[in-house]
Amino acid sequence: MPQKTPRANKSLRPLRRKDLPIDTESLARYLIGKTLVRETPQGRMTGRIVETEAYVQGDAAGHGYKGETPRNRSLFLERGHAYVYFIYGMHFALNVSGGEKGEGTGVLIRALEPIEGIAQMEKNRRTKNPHELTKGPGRLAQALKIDKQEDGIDLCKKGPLYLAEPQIPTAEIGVSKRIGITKEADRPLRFHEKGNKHTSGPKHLNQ
DNA sequence: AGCCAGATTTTCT
DNA sequence: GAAAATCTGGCTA
Repeated sequence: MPQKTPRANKSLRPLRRKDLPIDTESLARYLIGKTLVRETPQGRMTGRIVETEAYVQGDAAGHGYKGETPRNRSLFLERGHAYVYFIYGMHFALNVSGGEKGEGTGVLIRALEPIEGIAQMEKNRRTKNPHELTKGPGRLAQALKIDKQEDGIDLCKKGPLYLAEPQIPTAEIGVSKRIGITKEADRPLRFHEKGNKHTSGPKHLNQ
């Protein structure tokens, strides 16, 4: 079951780019349960991805909808690269670029279940509440010390930030509307692991 | 547990 | 100049 304490330090093999679904919606679903690995000079932090949102082709809510700009250029890289943006004057959020190269679609990572390096996350977040560490895009970026420096990183190879194979099996995946946007918000493009305590958003969206 | 307002700055119009 | 893929604290119950 998802809430069982996952064993730390199993092999952390990066995901292969060819295994990432090209379709962005499929990618968002595929990423649930995968491991996000953050290497810093202070040590390693890892977490299971438990909540994602897809921003697909022709989607007015997508940052790449109106074409490439200096801000969103990493979203147009080949799939599996990091797109980090700054929002509301104080938060960073992490996306995985999706689709074909130049497409400008991607997947927002909305929540993690912390596994390794929890002490360091508590320090970065200045809280000890395990449920407030990585629940929500801004919080997880702060916990893992992710900012513009990580923008454009290849997440399919070992480095300061990458995606890796799951460490424990993934439970059933639920689908809901997206959170925090005004355009096309009702499209069912948000994915989450059912029953996981580390997902963000109101309860009725997590069933 | 749920609702609301305020914070704060980048980005593009 | 306005909007923005959010979080926090303070309120009500």
